[in-house]
Amino acid sequence: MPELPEVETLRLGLEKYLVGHKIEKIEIKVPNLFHGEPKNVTHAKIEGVRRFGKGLVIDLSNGHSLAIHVKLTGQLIFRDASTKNEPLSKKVGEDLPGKFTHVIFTLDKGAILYYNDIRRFGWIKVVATDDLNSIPFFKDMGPEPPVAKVQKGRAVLDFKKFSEILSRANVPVKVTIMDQKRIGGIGNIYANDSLFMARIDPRRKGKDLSEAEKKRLYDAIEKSLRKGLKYGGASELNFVDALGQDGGYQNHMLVYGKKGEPCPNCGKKILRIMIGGRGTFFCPACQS
DNA sequence: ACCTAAACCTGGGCGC
DNA sequence: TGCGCCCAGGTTTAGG
Repeated sequence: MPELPEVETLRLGLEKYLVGHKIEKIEIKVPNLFHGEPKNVTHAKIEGVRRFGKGLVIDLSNGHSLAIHVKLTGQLIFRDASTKNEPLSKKVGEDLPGKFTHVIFTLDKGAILYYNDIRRFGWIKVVATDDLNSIPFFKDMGPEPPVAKVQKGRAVLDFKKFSEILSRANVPVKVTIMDQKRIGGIGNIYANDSLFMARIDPRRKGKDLSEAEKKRLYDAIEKSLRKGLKYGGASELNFVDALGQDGGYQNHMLVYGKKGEPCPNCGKKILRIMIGGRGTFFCPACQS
């Protein structure tokens, strides 16, 4: 779902369309997902959009920022004066606003930013721009793979760090690479596909991998994240970009969601097991 | 300190 | 038809 490639795709669109707009009004229909003072956001100008792992930060001219996590089903959709009558997205909220539109930002020049979220797992927090670390999610995030712009002050995951992280991990390697405190940005889709690409059994413990296997996995993670970015993210659930458009990676996934289908490499059936409480797809013949 | 599993929430798919 | 059940997964939290 929204993992690094999806959130970066969203960020690119938001940066393109939001920067320069002023926020004139906020309507909060579901208070539970909005934290902080709305008054610290209104009348401010949007200056930039940053991404940290799967987290987004919209920076404002008044020293405050909107820190946002869309979790599984959150969407941020931009409409301007000429597109404001278009449906929000094919998947959620055909109406304007839709049943799942929980926050509406009215911008200047007739533009609008909608926050939709079917499952309401996501959050929007108003925070001082220089105090992002007051949010544990940002404070505790591990280094992220260098496949898109890594923000100032954030560590980049190079191979040496990656190798050290795996060497300490006494849990299945899939759990380790998905742990945002250890590595930022990888979720279930790209974890499954990266492990398949690297031909590593997701159940193995990180500390048991050889240096050569770790290198294969490091390279595979970069490759699958870049592939996700190239296709504009995966939209098999509710992900859409800043204009409400689907990504394309769901048509290029290697093993994720393919239980019972033939392995793209050897033709044997893809298995599905649970690891760390999450569905895990792999080829029992190719991944050892 | 480290690890596991449940909780959060709701649409969609399945069996009956 | 439609009801009940289970499943999906990013993060947090509670418990071992």
